[in-house]
Amino acid sequence: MSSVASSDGGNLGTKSPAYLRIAAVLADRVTSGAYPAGSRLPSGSRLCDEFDVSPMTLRRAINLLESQGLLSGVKGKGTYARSPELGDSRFKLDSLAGDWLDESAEIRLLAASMAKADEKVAAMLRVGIGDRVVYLRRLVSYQEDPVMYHREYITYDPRRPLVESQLQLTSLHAFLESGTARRFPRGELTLTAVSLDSESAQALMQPEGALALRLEHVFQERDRTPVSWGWFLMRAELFRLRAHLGPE
Amino acid sequence: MSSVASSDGGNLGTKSPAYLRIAAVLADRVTSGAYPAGSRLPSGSRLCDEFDVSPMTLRRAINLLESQGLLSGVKGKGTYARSPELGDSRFKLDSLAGDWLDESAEIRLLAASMAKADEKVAAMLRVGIGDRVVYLRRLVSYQEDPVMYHREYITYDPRRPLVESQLQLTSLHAFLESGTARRFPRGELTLTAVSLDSESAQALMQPEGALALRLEHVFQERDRTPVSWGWFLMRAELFRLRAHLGPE
DNA sequence: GCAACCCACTTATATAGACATGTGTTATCT
DNA sequence: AGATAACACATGTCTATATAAGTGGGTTGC
Repeated sequence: MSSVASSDGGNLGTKSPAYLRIAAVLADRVTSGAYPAGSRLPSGSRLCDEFDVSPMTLRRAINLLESQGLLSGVKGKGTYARSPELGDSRFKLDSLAGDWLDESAEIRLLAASMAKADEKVAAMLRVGIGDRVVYLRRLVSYQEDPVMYHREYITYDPRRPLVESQLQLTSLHAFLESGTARRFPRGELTLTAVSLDSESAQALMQPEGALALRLEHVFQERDRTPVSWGWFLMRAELFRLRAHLGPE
Repeated sequence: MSSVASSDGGNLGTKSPAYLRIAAVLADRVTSGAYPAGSRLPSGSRLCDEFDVSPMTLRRAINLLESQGLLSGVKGKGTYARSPELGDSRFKLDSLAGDWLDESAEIRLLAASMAKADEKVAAMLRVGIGDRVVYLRRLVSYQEDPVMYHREYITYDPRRPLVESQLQLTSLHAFLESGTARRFPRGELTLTAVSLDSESAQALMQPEGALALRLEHVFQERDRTPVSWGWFLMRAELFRLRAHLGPE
């Protein structure tokens, strides 16, 4: 009763498409408790009547809210309200130096060599132990200031001389945009908190044991065979992750 | 030319809806370079002809890929292929102890008191400096094992005795599902790497200075006025974040 | 009692067209 | 030449209807 007052935090009032308007209204009903979490919403046809739109338009609104985790439909039964959990949050990596890292960041190649895959490398790249792999170490600097230290193992394929093209990458943008090779990026990322070993600490000009974020990556071919395994050690105070909970 | 071979990593071959089939084909063309990043796709009507579907079905496929960052449409001009960047990745918080934290996690209230807002608290909760706020400290244990230490400041509103209901929360599930109050969760999350101060270290039974992830949260009312500010200190070795790059 | 069947209602997918709106080119008028 | 109008074509929204497919209740027939 009483103070519902439409709210309308963003200005979806007048000129936005119907499916967004409806999605906003439904989201509001879920978050306000008008449709309590776990309860069944009115059926599609009833909502069509209420909002005076065609089924497809309502469907679009519902699909949108389903993708946001606010609703969940069960065919033949109904559409149910859901309360998103903390674990649903998706974090976005955020550089304190502006919009992730822009073009002014520079990559310097510290070392490039051939190495024999040890047990760990062999497992990650799915090659045999002792097989030859390329081992790279890079330093990413932001404004003359080292911010990330990068180690990477790449499968060695004499037919595809990917090393040369990669060694010349000095723009971070080009590097990040293209994954590790010139191909389309596909891979898995894992992020943890670590403290710097002496080698990385020295490269980053930090005291040994300093805090860092470790962004481990496995880049893959289109058929998902791994091509590259490595990790960035990022000075912890320069990076954070952000997410928000709830609608918009 | 030659070895395109359809691939079809997931089995979208036979029985999946048309819009998914088409989305998969288009995603494949973008990632394989058949539609190079930045280039314009054939127009909607042409693609409708090719796939022999109606405009709405094609639209659904395109909307899906737009939401995945693989395409981007410009009204009146065309639809363009995009190469997702590393910065686009969305990380999901991942507990090493299974599926985020399940019901067996327990919350123990260590301390609850009234406090006067200092400068920082006042700014985060948008109250005046010196205003009364509730100060809570909690310990989350997983299997008799302390894993997260939680500090939280809550705006004090005598009309709404939210404290009592919160103090009784012992199931982590109930806690995380409901944000901090009984209401629908809305808020902002920030995650950084820190090292434990002596108080938190003692609570977590870790050495002082041990690695931790700091999950800071601001929970808000539906009108976005802040209700609660606080942070979890999570033992670093027990949590990580994961993301993947590229389609599915 | 119980299985089989039917029917009403649900979500979900797809269609074929209409319309709105933005962009860029081409032709026309001054 | 330069502004303007007309046009073709693009994306994007919406409708009204059709159909598929899953759920659950009720009836019928044995």
